[in-house]
Amino acid sequence: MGGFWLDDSEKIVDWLAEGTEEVVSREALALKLYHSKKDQRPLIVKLGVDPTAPDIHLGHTVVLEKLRQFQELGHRVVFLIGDMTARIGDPSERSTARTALAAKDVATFATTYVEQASKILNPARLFLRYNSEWLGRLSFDATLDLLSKMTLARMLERDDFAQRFNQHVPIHLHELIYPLMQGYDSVALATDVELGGTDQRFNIMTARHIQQTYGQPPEVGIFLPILEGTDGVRRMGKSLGNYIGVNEPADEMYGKVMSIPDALIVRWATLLLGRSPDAMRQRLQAGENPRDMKAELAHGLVARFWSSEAANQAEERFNRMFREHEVPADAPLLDWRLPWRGTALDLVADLPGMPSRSEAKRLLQQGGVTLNGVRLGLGQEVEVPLSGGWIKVGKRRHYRFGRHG
RNA sequence: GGAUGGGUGCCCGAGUGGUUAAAGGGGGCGGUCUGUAAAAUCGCUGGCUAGCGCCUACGUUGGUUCGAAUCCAACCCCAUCCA
Repeated sequence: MGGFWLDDSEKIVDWLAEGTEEVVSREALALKLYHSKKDQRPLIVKLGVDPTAPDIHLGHTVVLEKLRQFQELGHRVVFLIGDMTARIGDPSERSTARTALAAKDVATFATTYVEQASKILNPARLFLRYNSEWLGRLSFDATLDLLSKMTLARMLERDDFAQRFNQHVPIHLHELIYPLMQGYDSVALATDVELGGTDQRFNIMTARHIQQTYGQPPEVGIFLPILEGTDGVRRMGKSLGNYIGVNEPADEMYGKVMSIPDALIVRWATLLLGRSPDAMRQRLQAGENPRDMKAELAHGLVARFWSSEAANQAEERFNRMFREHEVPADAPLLDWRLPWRGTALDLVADLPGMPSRSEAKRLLQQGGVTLNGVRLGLGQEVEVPLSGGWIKVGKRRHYRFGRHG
């Protein structure tokens, strides 16, 4: 194998493999890199993107960061927008007709997505493709041909399918086809490298197989670890409500990072900021307060996605709010006509974002509302004087009363 | 096509005529504690009402009944086995 590694390709492969869960395979990658260099032909590096979840969150950035490395090497990074595959949607909601995504919505999605991805990648060197381009044109003949490349037994090897099957959870046929569609995408793009989370293992492996049946060399699969969400248990995901979007305001981002369980600190610092896990663990062992290390992580992330000034400010506000229990200076200002008089219930129920009066009532009954530091009771008559004031609802929600500047 | 078992609140899941806005768990929210978090602990968790209370809700639509998530009918959907 000695002569296999040509010039600096081993170093490059190492660099690309860093932080990944697995590369299938390193040798194939080295070979592709070699030919790419020799023929002056950039590799086509694909990332499948589902156009149903418009917010890029920290979990996605692990993969995007890896793509950036390919960009740096001059390769061709393609976002494959799965506008056709997205139609598969969630089969559990039966009667509701699965409306195809309007072309307009897809376009809006793509714009937002690229805009958010630009926090990491160079947008000028990003290529967008839509799989409806080819899947939408696939004839029934060609579809049958594609279907003939796979067997049911192979499909049921997929853990997700196997589990659902065993637990008698319905699997619809079009879901079964999903990996084939994704594989066909790789064929259509003549993909050299495909990136994905470890959950994409089956799909990417299938894609490799499909490519070969169409006479293409199989793509290299690069699998990245899946980031846990703010709950510290489940993977980060929009539907699980445990995510931090890259576009979230700095304060919000900082606060959410501070809310993660301590056990997650090392992992996040490693995956998101490229810190050395050993060094982090040592510091913890040496008795450093996890709180401070978390603050460092939060600061680092805000600095990365916004700016270090924003990070400083967010940190300052956070400390003022939680450590010193002060009201953040930038709490939303309510332009109510002052003085305001009425019951506490009316006051709370009219705050923005309050879902119902019943909810407001509950908050008051449980002592979750303070006006200028004084806890409010349910039926209490209150007055917000002309000079304004501030109200706190629950742990985090603050509002100010006063005149707009 | 046949047989059987199912479809309950954000999720899982109990409930087989009134005492059920519906046990229990999870999640979420609020209080206490704290390091911001976790853990612990107490409470809340459909809407409207200051409150009495009223309204809406247990796949869909009808029916029986003083009264239905619970009984009946048709329909839709899911799973298992058989074809």
